[in-house]
Amino acid sequence: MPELPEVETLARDLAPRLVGRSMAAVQLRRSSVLRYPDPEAFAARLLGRRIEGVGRRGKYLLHRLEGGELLVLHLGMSGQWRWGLPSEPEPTHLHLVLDLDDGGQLRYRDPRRFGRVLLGTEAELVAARCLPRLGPEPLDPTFTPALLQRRLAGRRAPLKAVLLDQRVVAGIGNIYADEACFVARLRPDRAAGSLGRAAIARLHAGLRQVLEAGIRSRGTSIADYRDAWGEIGHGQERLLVYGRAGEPCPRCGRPLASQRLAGRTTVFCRFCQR
DNA sequence: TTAAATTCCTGTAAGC
DNA sequence: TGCTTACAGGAATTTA
Repeated sequence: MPELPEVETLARDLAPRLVGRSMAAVQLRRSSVLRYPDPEAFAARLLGRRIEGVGRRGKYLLHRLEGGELLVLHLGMSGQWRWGLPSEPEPTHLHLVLDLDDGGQLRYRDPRRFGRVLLGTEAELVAARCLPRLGPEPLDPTFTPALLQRRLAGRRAPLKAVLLDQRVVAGIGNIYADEACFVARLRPDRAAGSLGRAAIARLHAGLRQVLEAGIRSRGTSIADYRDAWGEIGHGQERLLVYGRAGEPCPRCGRPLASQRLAGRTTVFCRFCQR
């Protein structure tokens, strides 16, 4: 499940390989992964265009192109964006292939097809309702405990549900939400707006801690996530609660509980998280 | 405005 | 062994 650390790893790995390269050929195998614009305009606008930068916003991977347009990928649950050579065997569920001017190739593979591809200026994509108004970046220096407090103020939905809302904070998914709540010793089912100053400070620190650890681990590979070279990340070796329902709590040793919140499986400790 | 439910997809694993 | 069923989940969309 590509969340902020997984997409950040992709962006950092791909930037030195892609910056300065241009698009030599475009093969859209399954047009439904392209959400904007239509396939003809997509190929016409992409062909020959040079990549000036690779970055990330929330869970979106951004390729900045000459002329100010962005090639945007959201990997959904099972999307993979891999660099390789055209001679390598093709995987199943291959939806988009981009040949580069140095002989390299970018391949978008996505078995479950929850991912999406976009091309356009940021303003154009927002106007077309293809890019939502994302909340602040949790690793940005401007993301302070005071800002987090403002984002959660007045919210009566469960903390977990609000953390997953990309308009509140960008980039957090099910794995890192559970991990952050555990590190911050906060029950994921308490009302998001009920957190006091100390709890906010713990949540702010917890979010940063688990996201930075995720990046250092080169992402978390539960099922489908792979980096740009096809390698797995190692964050799953360090998970404290995600996927560990029934196992002993790493802090108090009592069994971890599982509950469905905001439509997602949520694992936490009933005793250490308040 | 907010919150909850529904929908899209397919690989995997559990159950019979 | 082979079939059916439940489950995994990000976010757009719909409903309340």
